[in-house]
Amino acid sequence: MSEPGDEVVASRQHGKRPTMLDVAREAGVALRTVSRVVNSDPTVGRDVMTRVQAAVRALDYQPDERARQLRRGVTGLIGAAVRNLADAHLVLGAIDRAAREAKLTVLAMSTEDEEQLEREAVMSMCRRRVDGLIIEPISTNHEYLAPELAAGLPLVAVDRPTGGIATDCVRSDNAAGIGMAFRHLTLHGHHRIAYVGDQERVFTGRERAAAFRACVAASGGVLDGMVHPGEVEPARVAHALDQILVGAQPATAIISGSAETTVEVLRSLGPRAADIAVVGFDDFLLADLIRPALTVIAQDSATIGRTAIELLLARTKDPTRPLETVTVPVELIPRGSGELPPPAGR
Amino acid sequence: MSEPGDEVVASRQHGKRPTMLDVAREAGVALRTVSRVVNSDPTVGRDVMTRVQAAVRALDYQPDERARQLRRGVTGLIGAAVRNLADAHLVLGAIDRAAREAKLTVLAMSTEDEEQLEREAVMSMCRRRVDGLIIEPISTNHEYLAPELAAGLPLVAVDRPTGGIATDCVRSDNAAGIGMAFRHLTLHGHHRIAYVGDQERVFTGRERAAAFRACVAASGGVLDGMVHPGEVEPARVAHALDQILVGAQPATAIISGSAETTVEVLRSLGPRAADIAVVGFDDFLLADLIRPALTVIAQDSATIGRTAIELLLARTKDPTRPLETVTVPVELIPRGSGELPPPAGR
DNA sequence: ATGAAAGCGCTAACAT
DNA sequence: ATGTTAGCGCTTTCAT
Repeated sequence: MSEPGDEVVASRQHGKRPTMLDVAREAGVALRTVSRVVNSDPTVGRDVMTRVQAAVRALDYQPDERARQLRRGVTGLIGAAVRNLADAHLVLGAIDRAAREAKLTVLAMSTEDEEQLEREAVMSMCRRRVDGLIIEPISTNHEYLAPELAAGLPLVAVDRPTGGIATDCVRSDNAAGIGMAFRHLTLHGHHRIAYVGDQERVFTGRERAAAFRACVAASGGVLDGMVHPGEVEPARVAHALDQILVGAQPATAIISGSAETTVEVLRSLGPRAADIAVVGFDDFLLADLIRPALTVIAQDSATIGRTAIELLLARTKDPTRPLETVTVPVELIPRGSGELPPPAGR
Repeated sequence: MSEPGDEVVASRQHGKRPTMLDVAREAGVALRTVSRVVNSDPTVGRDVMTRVQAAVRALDYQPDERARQLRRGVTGLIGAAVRNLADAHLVLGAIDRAAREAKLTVLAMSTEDEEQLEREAVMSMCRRRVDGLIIEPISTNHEYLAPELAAGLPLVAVDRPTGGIATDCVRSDNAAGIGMAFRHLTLHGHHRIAYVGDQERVFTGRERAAAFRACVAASGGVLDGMVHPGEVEPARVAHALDQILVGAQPATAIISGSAETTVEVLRSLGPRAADIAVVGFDDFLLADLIRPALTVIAQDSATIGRTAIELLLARTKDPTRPLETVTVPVELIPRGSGELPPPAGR
């Protein structure tokens, strides 16, 4: 009536997954022993171990991570609240790779650039008790995270700083990047350089516009009508270009403040792109296929992602260590568009 | 010595998070009552509810999802094993959006096109007891998932079918897409059309190459030296283009079998891209900025992602429903490169 | 309308 | 080297 194989079959049916207790019964040992085998505890006898492993395979047993985590207190999950999952999000890729090396899984949630969604995503991750949180801040006020911080949650801001709370942070050297672009264009003979970028409401937009203004001021150039932060909207960008290119003293070069802006600028310029120098902040896929190929200030996404994980691990190991902001260098990649000379006579 | 506020402070320190029991004590009610309030049970008295909510806020209590999930049996997590997190992964974005609408969180893990990583990612998600799994198959054999399937795991394959197990599936109409590209080029006067694509080891590569051969055969055209599946390597693609474009009867048009291939083809063609018609399978960002702008067969990523979630939810609701494979239509977007005529005299 | 007790599946002390 | 007993923090019967 009750042959050895019966239980196996029974456990396989019903959509019921076997528990450690099922395995213990199957192998004729105590539950604790199964736990030992599953966790590779060396103090298990060879034959018992073999029996347990056989039972594990016979039942297709897979330990329930939820229970382990509840008991152990850690989840092995790193939360990542990023602007977008669909875009080419190189930083996320780097975070994922670095996390995998540290035996951690990344739970990435999209904030879609909405403060409300950021908050929901972040709190939902906290309720899942992620071991750490990487956040590409959208909100300007992150005081809602203060209790989590106090409870010991390691938190790293990426690309922008958080507001209202002090955290570790990794970001690109925006000012240096704008400076490199400006000098590059200057060296190629440009004296009237314009800036089109993101809205200054966003931290990076603010910082890059400020850096641009500083460059112009330092070089004794003209600012008037040359700085155009704002929404990344075709109409707004087209209008900005009008202002820049029309008139007695049109700009001969453009620095664009973000990848999204660059794309709009290029679309809006159309054929005129052949006659005006452009340097874009942020590299993107296929920037080399455009004609002229696009000169960019490239952010080091791989380093940013890896550093984010490193900061997270460092804080996990030592919660009392001083806060750190890592500024990652950027690189100018000349491809053609930034080396166009100004039209003769300017 | 022991004033009302003391406990609050005590709970806030130490990096210890308050539990439901702490809240219960703070509010002077039973743990069960806190649970009711947290879960919006309507049978709670108004004043008790207020007291509990006050305690929740005072302690910054956040329920531990791990414990809830362990008890309730569901995680609210959908696993997604996709090729890459960093690339522009529009399907993942669509999955994320559809999941959010269904109050589900997506746990995305990258397979990096490696069978081993796919398996590890998938099994790790199963151990986390995801409520369902979406998989962009890399492996050709997914029998390792049979026990999970038997245990009732809803599983949907995206872009490609699984091997060795029967699952629901969403994929693009590859054959129709290749057909559209072929007819489009034919209508624009091309008689010698070549195909460069992914290796046939990959399902989509196989299917698209096969569809291309069928098109040529049906049109009575020449196959010889015209079909070039293989690695997406600069050298391999360049070699394929040599074969296609050199000789007495060079091709006048190219269909490329994937976005990655298209990029390599365009890079390799360089200026020659102005003189040869190209239709690429799969759209990509900025395909409109290239000159000539790229004509593509665009996959409907939004529909694919949404359908994946729909199939998952349908199977969750009714585990016995018949398996379904949804084939999503593709669309030809003419932008210029696919409308180039053959050189005069061919 | 509220509470006491059991238990989800596991690991961690503590035996033996 | 193996087993027994407590919980982890919550939801769920089942009282009251």
